[in-house]
Amino acid sequence: MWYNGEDVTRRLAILTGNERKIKVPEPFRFTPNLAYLAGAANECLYRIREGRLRKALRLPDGSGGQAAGLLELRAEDESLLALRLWNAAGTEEVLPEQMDAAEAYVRDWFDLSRDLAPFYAMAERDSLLQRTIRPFYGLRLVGIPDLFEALSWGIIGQQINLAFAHTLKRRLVEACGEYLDIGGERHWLFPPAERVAELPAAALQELQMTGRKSEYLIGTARLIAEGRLSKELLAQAGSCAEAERMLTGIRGIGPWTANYVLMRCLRMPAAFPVGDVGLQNAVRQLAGMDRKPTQEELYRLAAGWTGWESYATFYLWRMLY
DNA sequence: CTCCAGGTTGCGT
DNA sequence: ACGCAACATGGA
Repeated sequence: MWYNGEDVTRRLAILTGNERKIKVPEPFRFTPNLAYLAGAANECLYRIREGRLRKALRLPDGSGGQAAGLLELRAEDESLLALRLWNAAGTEEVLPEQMDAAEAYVRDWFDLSRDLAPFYAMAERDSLLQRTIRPFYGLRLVGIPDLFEALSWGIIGQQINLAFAHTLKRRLVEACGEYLDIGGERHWLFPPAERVAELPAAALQELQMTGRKSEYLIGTARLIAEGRLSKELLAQAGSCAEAERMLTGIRGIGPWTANYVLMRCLRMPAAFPVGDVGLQNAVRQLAGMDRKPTQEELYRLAAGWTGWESYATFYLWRMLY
């Protein structure tokens, strides 16, 4: 019987230097996770081809600094992930600690250390959720491990449709200009907060963001660059509600964005973006309503989701997108 | 043309 | 406390 953990990884490690395998315990399937990522047309931060997922990452350089690398993830079978890494020059010389960092990123990205069995047990008995878990069996809450990226994506996505949000993100990423050219393809990195912190609001407005949104992004970038906001700081919060208060105290971050980030970056299982239009539409559809549910109705339907609100939301979203 | 998009702020009752 | 316009753009 396999379980996640260091010993399993070590036992299965292939000693070719830049390759490693990760056995993921049930319930997990690579396919629905890849399908989720593939569903985002116009996504600029990863590339999927022939079942292979590639993404540029920032990694430790072995002497306290950072170096970019290219990660490739594919499934040997549905629950055995094969991870490969290339350095910025596109060759296979990578440090063991870079392999460790890449593996940690993958474990975080796909929430691999979560035991999903209790969620499925709960969902089986829930009139709405029971119809979401079979079509997406093995889907994890795909995360956004970098806090600044998660906050930016939340802020960018406020109020606009997802297609346009992707366009704006791409413009921001390309305007900041950090990428890896490997194998004839360009792999973009999300800009660090320090880079966005020094931009004038006008630079973001040129990308067709609202003036407000530009200020929100830059203000948030500054907080992170100054070390006044971090993943560690949010993780230290005593509860999801307290972390939410820390975030909503920031201009431009309301309850939706706060919960979205706590869900996709901090991985707080009880994070719940109730105000989300997509969630409301999914519930409307599944419950056969002729209008979107009110917040009160949503809370009532979600009464049994306690501790799994984030997963419930993610699975409900999948019914729409 | 109108309405709605993975909302939030700031001002007016 | 609560309602509501403004915000930039694109797709239905």
